[in-house]
Amino acid sequence: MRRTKAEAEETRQNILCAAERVFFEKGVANATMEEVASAAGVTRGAIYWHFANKTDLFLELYNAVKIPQEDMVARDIETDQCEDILGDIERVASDWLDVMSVDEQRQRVFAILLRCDYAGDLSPVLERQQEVDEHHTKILTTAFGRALNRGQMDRRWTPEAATNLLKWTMQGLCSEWLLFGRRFDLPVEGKKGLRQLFSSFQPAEGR
Amino acid sequence: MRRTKAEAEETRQNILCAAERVFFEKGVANATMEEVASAAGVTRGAIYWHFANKTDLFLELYNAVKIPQEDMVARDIETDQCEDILGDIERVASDWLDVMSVDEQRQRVFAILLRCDYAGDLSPVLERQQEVDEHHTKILTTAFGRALNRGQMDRRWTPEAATNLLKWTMQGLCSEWLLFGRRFDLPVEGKKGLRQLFSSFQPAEGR
DNA sequence: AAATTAACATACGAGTTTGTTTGTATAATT
DNA sequence: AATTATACAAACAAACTCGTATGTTAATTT
Repeated sequence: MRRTKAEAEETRQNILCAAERVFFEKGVANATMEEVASAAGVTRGAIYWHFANKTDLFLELYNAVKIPQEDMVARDIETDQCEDILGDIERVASDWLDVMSVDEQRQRVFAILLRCDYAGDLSPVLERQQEVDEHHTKILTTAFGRALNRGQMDRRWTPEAATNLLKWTMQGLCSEWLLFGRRFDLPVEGKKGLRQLFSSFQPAEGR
Repeated sequence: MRRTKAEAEETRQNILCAAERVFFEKGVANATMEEVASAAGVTRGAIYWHFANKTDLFLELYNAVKIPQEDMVARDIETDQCEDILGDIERVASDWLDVMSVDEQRQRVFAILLRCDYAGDLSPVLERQQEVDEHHTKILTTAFGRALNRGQMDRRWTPEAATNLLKWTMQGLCSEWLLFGRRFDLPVEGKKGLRQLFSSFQPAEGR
């Protein structure tokens, strides 16, 4: 049985991949280790060799995708020397929708995170989510603030209000799409909404 | 033991109330019937007398609050003879935030619905949610359409886009508030966002 | 007053799921 | 080449949970 280290890492990845699918289909709480094991083509013994328990498996799954999710959003906006700040923010949001619509792994993990129950063992995951959320909020708020200072934004908006509306829109958009079974075209409908929202951000003379 | 019908109905309500609290704290999947029973001050036998199983208990809990939720939103908007349609929609949304912020039962049920896992037994709940959602969408779309026809709304908006943005905003707003532990003032921050959004809906000459 | 039935409590059996332990074959080490 | 550690599979024991079955008491009916 004892395979090489590369093969062991491969089964580990298989387990993570299978856990992602099973957790997505049955929910974290309702999924059993046996189901994950058979989905990965191994026995529970293999899972317990690589992971301590179901909570640990879920946390590792979360860690595997959380990093790319974070820098994805932060990218591009933080640079200070762009001339069209609002355009950049809208573009990043639109890109996010494009990525989301094709990356099935991200869809599954996001849906799992939306539906999972953070009470008890999984509370650290929620805390981590909140940290990421606060980070994004700060970045967006300062970006909108710069847009306001440079006269690129309608003065009736505040950085906080714009940040909130954008965040809530994206959150609601993704939630409805993922929870309700992706019944509409996420990039098309989402970009329409973003376009309308950002056109209302723009200064009055430009409208 | 055999109590009167009124007392029996009281224990039934106690069970529903306890289930609401336990499901909220531990999640539907992780909650056990024993926990619900002891929280209600009865044994599991009482629960199985009033409800078939955990799924049935959850469905009854859902039915107990779904009706007020539905007519709450539909009210006021459907009447055709109002002069300020956008104002009415915004008012209904604001009222909803007010109700939501003080009604702890609604908060718990909504949070349970957000976090529960609809795969398997609970899929009828999801279907019911979708029906309600579609109904709201229709009402809002026709209302925004009327506002557009009467020149009360900026012509660059479409009824669908406005409906989507409003729905997504409300959904994202409530999700963040409920899932992240109500860390901000829902009516205050929410109404700020709504105000900005609806001010962007209004016709250009009015801005 | 006797019988019945509603509203539970208690006890029981059975099925799951979990975590651990033991076995084992193979790669790595010495 | 012998030993050891690794990467699992298989078996096992324990706990948990569910649904049901049975018991019990008080209200209701006859």
